[in-house]
Amino acid sequence: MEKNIVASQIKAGNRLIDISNEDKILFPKSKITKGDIIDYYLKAADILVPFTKDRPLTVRRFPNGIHKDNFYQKNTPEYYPDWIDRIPVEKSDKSVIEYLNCKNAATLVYMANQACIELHPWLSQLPNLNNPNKLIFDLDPSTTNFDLVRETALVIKDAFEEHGLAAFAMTTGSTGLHVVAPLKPLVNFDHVRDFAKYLADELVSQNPKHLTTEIRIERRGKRLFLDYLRNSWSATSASPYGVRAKESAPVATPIFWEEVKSKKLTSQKYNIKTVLKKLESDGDPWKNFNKNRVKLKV
DNA sequence: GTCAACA
DNA sequence: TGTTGACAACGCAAC
DNA sequence: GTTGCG
Ligand SMILES: [Mn+2]
Ligand SMILES: [Mn+2]
Repeated sequence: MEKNIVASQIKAGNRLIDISNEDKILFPKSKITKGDIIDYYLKAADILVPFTKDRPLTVRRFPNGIHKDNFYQKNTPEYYPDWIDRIPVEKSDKSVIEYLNCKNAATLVYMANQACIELHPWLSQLPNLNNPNKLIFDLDPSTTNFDLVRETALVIKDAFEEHGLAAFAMTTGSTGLHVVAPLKPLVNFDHVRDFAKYLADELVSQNPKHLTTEIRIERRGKRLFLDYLRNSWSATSASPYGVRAKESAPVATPIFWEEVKSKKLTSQKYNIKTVLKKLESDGDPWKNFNKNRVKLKV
């Protein structure tokens, strides 16, 4: 008797994507399979793809599950299909990285089948790769004190608004939060990063006991790290609606500021089983993200 | 996860 | 035809 | 020039 090895296929957009090993368990404790991740990304594509389209994308792949060897992938292998779009970017040594452009549901599903769990896009977008069109304050706690993260996010929201920036909040699905401001892509990464560092240092000076911009973990102590370095050339950060490689498959989730005020909030509050239901029932907290792009003033 | 090299 | 091994990141800041 | 970091 011949074994049935006919690969299954999934329709994404107007393409049929070959799927392999959909029952392979990638999250052993929570028993989540590669098929579950593919299914999530297919359903999330409409809300997710606008955050990855036309941005160089680094992906993090876990072919043998989240507790086994994994790797970041920047270059897109030659053997990926022609219809997968690439964004060439010159490195400092003049060699070129062919970054993936995750511009449609088919690409997202193809990558999910590659055991790609995490998505880390750039902060800039074609045709302005040199100039970020968002600014991110990445809040990385050194302890489990999430109240400090929430309260600091609210302080940053006020600071952004004092500088004419709109502020949007997101759980990262790991330990912290992001506060994000949409920008017009008018100035380069160094400029935006310098502004972020200036503002971060300002906040640290107002609360030096609990906040820090120290890069060395050892020097942070128990303070909350204000990671302004996300706003650097070629730096990436977790994509909205992207899955994190942690048990239960938490999802980086745009949230309302009212949620940030709640003690019940955690970084991993939403996951692949809950995030799209939340979006459906509560609406899109970042609905106006693209309507609030402003020029950064120093 | 995929491919090239090899038994 | 089946198995094995190689391969899949990099820029910035601190030291 | 190397190491730590995300
Ligand atoms: Mn973070
Ligand atoms: Mn960080």
